[in-house]
Amino acid sequence: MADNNKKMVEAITSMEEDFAKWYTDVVKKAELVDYSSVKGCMVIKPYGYAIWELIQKQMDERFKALGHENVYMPLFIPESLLQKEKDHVEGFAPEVAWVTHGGSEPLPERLCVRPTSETLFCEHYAATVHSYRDLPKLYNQWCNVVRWEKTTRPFLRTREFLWQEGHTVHATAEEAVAETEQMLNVYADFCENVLNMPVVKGRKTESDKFAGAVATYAIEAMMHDGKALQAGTSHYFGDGFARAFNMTFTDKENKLQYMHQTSWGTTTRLIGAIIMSHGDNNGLVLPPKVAPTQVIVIPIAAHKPGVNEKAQELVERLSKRFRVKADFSDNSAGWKFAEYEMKGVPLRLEIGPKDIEKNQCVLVRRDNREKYFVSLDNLEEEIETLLDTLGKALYEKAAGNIANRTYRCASIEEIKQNLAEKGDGFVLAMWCGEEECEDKVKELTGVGSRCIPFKQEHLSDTCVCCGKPAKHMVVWGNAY
RNA sequence: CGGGGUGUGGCACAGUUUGGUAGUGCGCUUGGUUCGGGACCAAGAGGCCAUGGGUUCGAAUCCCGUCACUCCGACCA
Repeated sequence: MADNNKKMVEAITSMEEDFAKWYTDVVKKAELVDYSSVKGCMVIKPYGYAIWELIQKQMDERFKALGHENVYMPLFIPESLLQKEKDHVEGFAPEVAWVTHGGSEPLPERLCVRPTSETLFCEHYAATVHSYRDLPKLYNQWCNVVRWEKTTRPFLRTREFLWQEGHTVHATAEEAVAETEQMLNVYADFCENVLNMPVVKGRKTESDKFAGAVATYAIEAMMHDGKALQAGTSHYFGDGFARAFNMTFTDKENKLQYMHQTSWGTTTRLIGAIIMSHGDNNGLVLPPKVAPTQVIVIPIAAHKPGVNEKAQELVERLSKRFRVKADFSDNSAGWKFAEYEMKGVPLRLEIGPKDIEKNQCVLVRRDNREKYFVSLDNLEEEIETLLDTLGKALYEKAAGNIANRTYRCASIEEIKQNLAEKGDGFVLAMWCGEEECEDKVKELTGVGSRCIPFKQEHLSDTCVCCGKPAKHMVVWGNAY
């Protein structure tokens, strides 16, 4: 037993020892990605991609239920098109990748690989929307984008990443604002109910908003180490892009109007968020709704007659309701236990000769390793309940982490003290609204503003930095 | 982009200081015994030592460049 424990501990670096190394160990050991020969471009392996497909499917259903349609825009953006909106091009310029040649021919105009597709959607909407009858347009696309980042980490920051970007245009500002808020809520609901990950909804400060936006909203999740991770954003553009791209339509009174616009996105970073929210020292822990395998069936003493047959029978039966696999390899049972824990499979089903005799099996939860001896007669109901319970437990655990690591602070000193004593977390403190104070807090304490949460608390009357009257409570923190 | 570390069979590493023609463990293949928490025995297969150049009779080892990974900062989904 001591030996076994030793081997398991050595399998990956423990979180407490080195959280960053733990993360990359899990990513590799759970077979989510592999590195490629281009820095920051990762091979997403079948198991990792299967998680992404489950995220896509369930998110896409929610988009479509709200009337959105999927489209596909080109990979390339001509330089002149990218430059039409000034703030936008300035914001993205440092990380844009350029194509200058087609084969050996120099291109008449440089093309960039899309870092985001606002400009393409703008061009398209300008060309195709003419009347108020054409509005709203609620488009979304699932694609890859490229941002030439300096430092990269699998899922959290890669040069090429997969995402969805919704781009909508509306006849009125009110409609566009409502869309922005609605989609932020969709993201928050998705994170909480599908990924079992609590998030803070809020607005980004002026300095932190999307290049070209009037307002940027975001959901912030907290990772196990207390650092924040932006899990989704939703932007309200007003008519800024519309004016730059001449996106007009004729309203009911036959007047020419500019369109009102939004965009919103989530990325493969969500997979990184899952890993760092729920994972433990035995590896990945997957939320049941995005687990490619929800139940792994492990035959015990498989050489004994009838065991493999029974296991196969269970797989066929349970596959009607769950994502189920069995491991019939001749690895030892212990090896399989460790393997599927590493991969974060929510439930393990053990079936051996003793179980068959008693018409039962053993179910083991990934999150806490609790064992349940369950009759084969009502197995489906038990699994359903356990998956549900496990999902809720993941949420509660993550919420507990946030509660433990939320520091309400009334002074710079208090912020420093909390961070020093308890580590990274969400610092709640009042702010006057001046960028100068935002920068100063960052400089003095190391934590930047994450967002101005919708759920405001009145901690004090004055800004934590300058002492002038406070306008908002801000969540401050270190971020990925 | 600044600072540190690393690159040697699929994986984790030793060998580099002091140049002499590559080794260990795990994994893999085959056969057998095992099987309720990472089993064991036996026999095998697998490496122009990241890459380009240089020094040398001779380079994994010394020198110069490049690339990638990784950690810590600054920037970002």
